[in-house]
Amino acid sequence: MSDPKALPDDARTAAASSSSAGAPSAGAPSAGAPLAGDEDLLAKAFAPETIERKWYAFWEEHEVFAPSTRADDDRPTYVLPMPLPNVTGSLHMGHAMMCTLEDVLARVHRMRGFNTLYQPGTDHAGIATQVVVERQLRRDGVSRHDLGREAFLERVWAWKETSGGRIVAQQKVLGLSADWKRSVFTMDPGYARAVREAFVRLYHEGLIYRAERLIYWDCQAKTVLSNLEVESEEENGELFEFAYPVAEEDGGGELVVATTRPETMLGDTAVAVHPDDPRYAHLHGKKLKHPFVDRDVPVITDAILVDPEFGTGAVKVTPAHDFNDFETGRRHDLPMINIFDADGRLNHEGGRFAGLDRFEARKAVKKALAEAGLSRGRKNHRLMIPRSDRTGTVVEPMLSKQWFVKTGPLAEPALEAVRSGRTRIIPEEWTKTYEHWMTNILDWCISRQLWWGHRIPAWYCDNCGDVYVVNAEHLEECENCGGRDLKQDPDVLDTWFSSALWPFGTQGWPDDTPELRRFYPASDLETGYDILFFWVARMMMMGIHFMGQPPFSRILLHPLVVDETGDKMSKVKGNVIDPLDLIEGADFDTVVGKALPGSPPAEAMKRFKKSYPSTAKMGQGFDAYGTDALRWTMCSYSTLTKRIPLSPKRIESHRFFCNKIWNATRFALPYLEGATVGDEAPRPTGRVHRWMLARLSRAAEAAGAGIDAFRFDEATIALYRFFWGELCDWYLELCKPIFNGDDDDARADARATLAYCLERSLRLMHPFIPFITEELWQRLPRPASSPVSLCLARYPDAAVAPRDLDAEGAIDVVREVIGAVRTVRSEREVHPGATVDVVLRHEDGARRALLDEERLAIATLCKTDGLTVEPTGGQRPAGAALTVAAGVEVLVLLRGVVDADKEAARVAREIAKTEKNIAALQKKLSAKGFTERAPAEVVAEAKAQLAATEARRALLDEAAALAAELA
RNA sequence: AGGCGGGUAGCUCAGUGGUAGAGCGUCGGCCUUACAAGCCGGUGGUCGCAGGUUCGAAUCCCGUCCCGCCUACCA
Repeated sequence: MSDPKALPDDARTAAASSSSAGAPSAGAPSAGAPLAGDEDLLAKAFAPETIERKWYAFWEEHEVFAPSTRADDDRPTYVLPMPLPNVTGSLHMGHAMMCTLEDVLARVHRMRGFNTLYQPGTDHAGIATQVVVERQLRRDGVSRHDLGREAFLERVWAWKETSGGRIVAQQKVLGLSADWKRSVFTMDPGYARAVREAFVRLYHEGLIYRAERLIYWDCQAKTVLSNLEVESEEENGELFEFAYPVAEEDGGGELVVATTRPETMLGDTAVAVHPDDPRYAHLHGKKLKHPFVDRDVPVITDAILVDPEFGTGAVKVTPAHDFNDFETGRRHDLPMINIFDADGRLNHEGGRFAGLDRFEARKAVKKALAEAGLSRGRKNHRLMIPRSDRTGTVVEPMLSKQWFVKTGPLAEPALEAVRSGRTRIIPEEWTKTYEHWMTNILDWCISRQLWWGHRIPAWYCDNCGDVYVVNAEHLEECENCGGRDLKQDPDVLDTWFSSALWPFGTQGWPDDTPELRRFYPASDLETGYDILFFWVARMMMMGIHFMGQPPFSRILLHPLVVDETGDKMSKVKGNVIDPLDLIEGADFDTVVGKALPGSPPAEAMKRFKKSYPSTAKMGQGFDAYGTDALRWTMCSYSTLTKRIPLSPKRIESHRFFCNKIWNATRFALPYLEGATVGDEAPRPTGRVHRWMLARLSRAAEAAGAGIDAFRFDEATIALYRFFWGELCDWYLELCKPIFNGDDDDARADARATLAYCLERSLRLMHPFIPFITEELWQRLPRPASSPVSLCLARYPDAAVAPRDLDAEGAIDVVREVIGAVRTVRSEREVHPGATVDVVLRHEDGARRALLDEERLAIATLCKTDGLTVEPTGGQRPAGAALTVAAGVEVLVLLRGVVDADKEAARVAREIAKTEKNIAALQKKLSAKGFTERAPAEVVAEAKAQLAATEARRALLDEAAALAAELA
């Protein structure tokens, strides 16, 4: 292994050599020669000393340990890996998930020697912050506009300073340094320049235009929303019917229409019927009298809009306030009358209703219709109500002049990049969704009537009416008329427009900077699937458009974190959990207070416990699980699913795992005095050590493969089983008698191997649980060439240690034998402290030699008094329990009481199990065509299994006979 | 209405053709010099239902029933 301090100069080389199965691997594979300034870039992007080191100081200062429960033992036990300053934040599990997976990838890439750029801290919290501040202002009776833009932004900043939302979440989950303000890209002047540049270029290319269109309007935030920011939910409503009188000159009578929004009738400019509907054939082209405003409403025919089966078969058409009606209006060249003003009140078009709020207007219109004798009844109706996902208010489709991006030409290459495989979306199912969205994409409304965000770089000349779109912060003079009354467009850009430029906007674009050349395109993007359209698809479009190639080779979409019952977390349901409460611990009153603020505590608690059944047994609150445990848990879920039902119990089990790591290392440390760990694996002669190294190699391989395939669940389970199930449960136990023995060679083997395996295990686990591994690594023997921080050490791959099939096979036999003795002991209720005699018999001399050589291990782990290894066939000792493991006859001599019935029952159970296996194997082997058609190795394996199982069966007969003798 | 997932042990989930796995839970035994937040052992599943392909199906195909999510919506 090379010097971990040294990074390869060319990331591409490293990427190619370590990638498996040709998958575009980790790192930032970028074109061009290595750059002299790389180390500086790295220091800026990923400085370890500002990340972890400060936590060590905290640990040492505060001794965050809990005592053992043993009365005579006051040694410390690791409990809390991540002490943190107390900052309030508004954040949710999705943030923690994203931070964790991003950081795992970044650390792995870094440890594999790639020059990883990792920039957390995009600012999508900006809009939400603004809404909060607006709410505060409204409470104080001040409007945003009274305050002015500058003062308003000051307040937004002040609020973010104290409750940084997502930024704080990242700091806390990752342990980032506190300079988060700089990471809010909205405020970075370089980024702002990039945003303006993109806008200007798109405008001059004809891909941005300004037009009057029907858009979704948020009457509370007083801004336009893109259709992605609108969420529809089914709610109860009514279908209200009323009659339009037919004009006298057209024969009189009436035409009944149905509507869920009666107030919009003030904007009606037609009533449509189906051309083939005989009921209304006589009314085609006739005029209706509008009851409240001075306007005739024509009857038109339209086969697209009208479903004759629904309602009355006649549809009122309000082109300015309904998307279908808008299209109908364009088809029939109808006038479009906007009846609302910006806060949802009726404007002058509302006639006598002008000034009324839209919901009051609904009542008033209904009442007025009833008074006019035009009301024709109502019925209950389920309908989808579109609400703003920012403010929750019902959004109003409105006619408005806005800026749009023409998406068709941008979407095509973005689609092609995924189709051709240049960019892979993982899990692959999302590719279809991406395709579907990209092929049906609508033009994107990018202007917002907010103040937080990048302002639109467009200026209007009041004098001559010219429009200037240029990349400038200010524009004073009109080039056309020399007028000095230029006014900048008051709107800002959709946050997602700014965000779409992130892969290159953060790297100094449009300048040709070293960073840009180095880090565009990036290798991986990690994010939740819920922003595939918001952000990912748009980064793809903009990246390809401006940089000529897609911004990422892999797009990894992680699942949504939901509650224990599988429901989406939402404030309405009261099942939101703040990840900090899991990290630092919190009583349920606090947790519930955040989940459902402002509702009765008892009610909120009831709902919370329903969403998290496992908390019923948890006492007063969540323990402090620590960041490491939370991170490991996040990674332990499969990335192939769509939902992660968050289970606090599972986090708890991983806290125990962290504790195990701590204790195992604590146990080992005294034995490792004077041990050296090199860049190469040690070469012990002892079998158990060779076995351990081989298992380490397998764990490293599984971890690497899991990470490469974005299967962190497979990586973590492999490491969990290796460390706990093999290293702790077997290897440490096997080392104990060696350390306490007097064989110096064996001791040296054990010391070198244990030191090496621990050091490499910490490296393997570090990306997932950086804090505890770093802490312990600093105390363990490690290579002289080690960097200052574990996150700079080289990530082990399968070559970390030699494979040794002989040792693995042999230790498997030993483990099986030990297991068999333990089972007998346990079932015969032999006290764990008591010793027993054990006789192991096998016909094969080599097998006997193995058992003999490992007698120390067997004797220690089985608590034997005397261990005899002998050939089969001789007289068996009386009063022994016979069992079989790995073909070895295992005789456990039980002095004293022997319960014949229990022994007979145990043997009978074994026999039943074995016979079931034999039957299954025989059935398989005798099945028609199996031996002819199945692959030879499958057949051979089945035959071997059958032979082994039948041998076992024969021995169990003898065991039954022995048991019978006892009676 | 369309699209996409999911239904495997009491619970939460792995497992894409070769005798069903993990964690938690549960039961029994243990404070054995790192760890009782631990150790040792046991228990537990006709893989939603019904067909088909195959020597062989949790796994592939067809149908069907539930449960989620997304998209579009009837004025």
